[in-house]
Amino acid sequence: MTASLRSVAARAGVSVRTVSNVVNDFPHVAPATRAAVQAAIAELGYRPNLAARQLRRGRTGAIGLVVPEVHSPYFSQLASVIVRLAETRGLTVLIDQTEGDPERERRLLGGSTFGVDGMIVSPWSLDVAELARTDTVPLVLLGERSGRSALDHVGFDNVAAARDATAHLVAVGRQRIAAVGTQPHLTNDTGRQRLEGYHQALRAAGRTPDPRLEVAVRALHRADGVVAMESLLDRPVVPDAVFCFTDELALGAIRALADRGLRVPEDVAIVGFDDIEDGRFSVPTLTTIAPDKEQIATGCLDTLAARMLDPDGAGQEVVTTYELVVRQSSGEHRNSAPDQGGRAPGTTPKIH
Amino acid sequence: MTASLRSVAARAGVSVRTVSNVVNDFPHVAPATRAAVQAAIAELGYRPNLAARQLRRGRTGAIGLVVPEVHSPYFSQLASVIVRLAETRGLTVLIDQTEGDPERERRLLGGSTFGVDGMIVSPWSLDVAELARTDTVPLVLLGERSGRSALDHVGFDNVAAARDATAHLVAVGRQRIAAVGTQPHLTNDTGRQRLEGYHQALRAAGRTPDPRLEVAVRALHRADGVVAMESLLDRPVVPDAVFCFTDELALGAIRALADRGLRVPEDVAIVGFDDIEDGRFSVPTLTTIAPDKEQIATGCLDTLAARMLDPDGAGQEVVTTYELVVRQSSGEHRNSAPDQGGRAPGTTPKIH
DNA sequence: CACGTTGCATGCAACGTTGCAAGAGCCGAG
DNA sequence: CTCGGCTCTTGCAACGTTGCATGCAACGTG
Repeated sequence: MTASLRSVAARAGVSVRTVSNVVNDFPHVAPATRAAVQAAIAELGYRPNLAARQLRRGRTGAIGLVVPEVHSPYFSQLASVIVRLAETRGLTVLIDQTEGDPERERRLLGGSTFGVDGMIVSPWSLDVAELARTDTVPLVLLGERSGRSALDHVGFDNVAAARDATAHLVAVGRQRIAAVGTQPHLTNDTGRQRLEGYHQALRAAGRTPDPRLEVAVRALHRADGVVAMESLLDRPVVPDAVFCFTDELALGAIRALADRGLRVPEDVAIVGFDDIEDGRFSVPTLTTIAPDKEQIATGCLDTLAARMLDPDGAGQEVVTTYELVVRQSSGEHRNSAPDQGGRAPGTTPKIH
Repeated sequence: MTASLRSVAARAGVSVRTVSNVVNDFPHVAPATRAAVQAAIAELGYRPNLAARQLRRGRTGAIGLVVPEVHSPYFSQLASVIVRLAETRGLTVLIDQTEGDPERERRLLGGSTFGVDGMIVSPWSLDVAELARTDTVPLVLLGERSGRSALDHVGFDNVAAARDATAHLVAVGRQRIAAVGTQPHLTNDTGRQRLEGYHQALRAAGRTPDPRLEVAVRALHRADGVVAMESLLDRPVVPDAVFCFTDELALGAIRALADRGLRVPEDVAIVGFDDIEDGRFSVPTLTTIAPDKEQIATGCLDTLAARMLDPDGAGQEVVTTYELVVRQSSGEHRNSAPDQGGRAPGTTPKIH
């Protein structure tokens, strides 16, 4: 049987209420009483029952983080930051994954989720309209901003970021720049926005987007990048650069190029998106768009905190920054030594 | 104000208890009553209050998964499997990370964790003795098995796996096989066990372990692998193979070798440990020890379920299997074409 | 000395739910 | 017609905690 306030109170010879005061650091407790209660707590191994506390207080002290997949590097790295920052605010983060299953996504949100005071949600297959309808705990949306909605949202400008990535490939002299990562089968808008940025950059360079250089994928993993790259290499027009909508796709593309004996960046330059840890150490290291994960995490937590205080306030829009990080996979030297752009032996890779 | 059983009952003109019966699918409810109650539930948007339910039932339906780091590929991939399998058993998984902080680890375990019925814990800085002392919810240990304890444990034979990995490098003809990944500053036994397996394999091959080929690391990430590999390359005795205690270390080592213009596997063969997704697509693809993650997840959930039914039963020991997966990084051809052991163009990498 | 103030401790009730046990109405068997 | 057993429904109490209000004593001040 686990110890309760009652048993501790009996043990210490005080009232239940006094024990509660000690546990909650209520100021007006005599030192002697406090010591006695603490002794009793230690002896009985008392732990507050969080269910009861939540029931009484109406709050949990926990927030949910709902992502499509826990094992995706981008999300797990972001989750890690959120958990760390939330802790400094006295919040516990409960992570859950939807695996892109709309039903599961719906259940996690609308249904009786585990008791949390609020949620940070990276929607996948659910559209914003449906999300807005679920009147449950305070919600902060994470990811692409598709259309106006009353919901709070934290994210960066996908179109601009994709434009910068593509413009970089133009700047280093690439002629046939492919795009990998659209997902026409999803309501999710991320792919469309990145494609739009890609188009804008091409037009800004006076070029006409070529649909034969745009490849759709089923998911955004390495395996999908391999498939997409192989499909590109089998087409009549072979690209000399590929903008991949995620780093994972990019790493898959690099793998596929290695299989064909093609060199990165000499034969094909690659740019990814997300700045996952892997890309900083891959061979070659990966040029990518690096969203500011700390900023995203902070934005989510701030916005969620504000929303919890004022549930009926207007929807807030937080735009975070990003950065183009140029590494080996898009180096400018087209005919340099096989060793990643002629870097001197012994130098460590530049890590941002 | 959120709807409660009471408000639904008032709305439907029945008792609170009857509403509860409907919500819990109690069999003896007249169809008409059930329909009326369900209508009221829908109108009011009633959702069960989980805190109250937990308080009353004494159970949560949730289990905790405590890992050192959420963003580590091995743990995030394992977590993903556990979450998926737990769901089929009607359990929610709450993931939390300790970041190797003993204090945080202690607090998550002993302290008032979020209400869970049991926990799967991958200990890092806490030794088993301390874990055994914390008398809280049912616990299943994950990872290396160090010494007997009353606690349930799921894991594989680290010594044997490390022996197999090293024996493989011997078999492909490597002479100076280094080991990267000991962590003398941790109480954690994993590093010691893998080193032991490494030693066993060397001795079985009639060789004497050379301390100059053993490198300690601070953590087990890619960056640590880079540092370790560079340190190895600066020593008088340069290895022609490296057994890294994690895939992340191995990927860091490969990166460092690329910086020096050394080829993998021609100049140095690499074997990792964990079979993370990254290693299946890296350039070159990574030979590794692949623990059966499904088996580990199932083992944890089964053992935990048993422990929750019988809190005082004897500690159980589940040993899972693993597999040596040979990929490009330890290919046998020492002088083949620069392109990963001369694989034919167009073939996809072999993915296990 | 009377009074208000402060420090400390307490009792009561309620959060929303479910276990228990029993009540109400109905049916068919004896 | 009576009675036992069935289906359906209900009231009561309790899970462990905290908000509120209040009681009690000791203190300083006028």
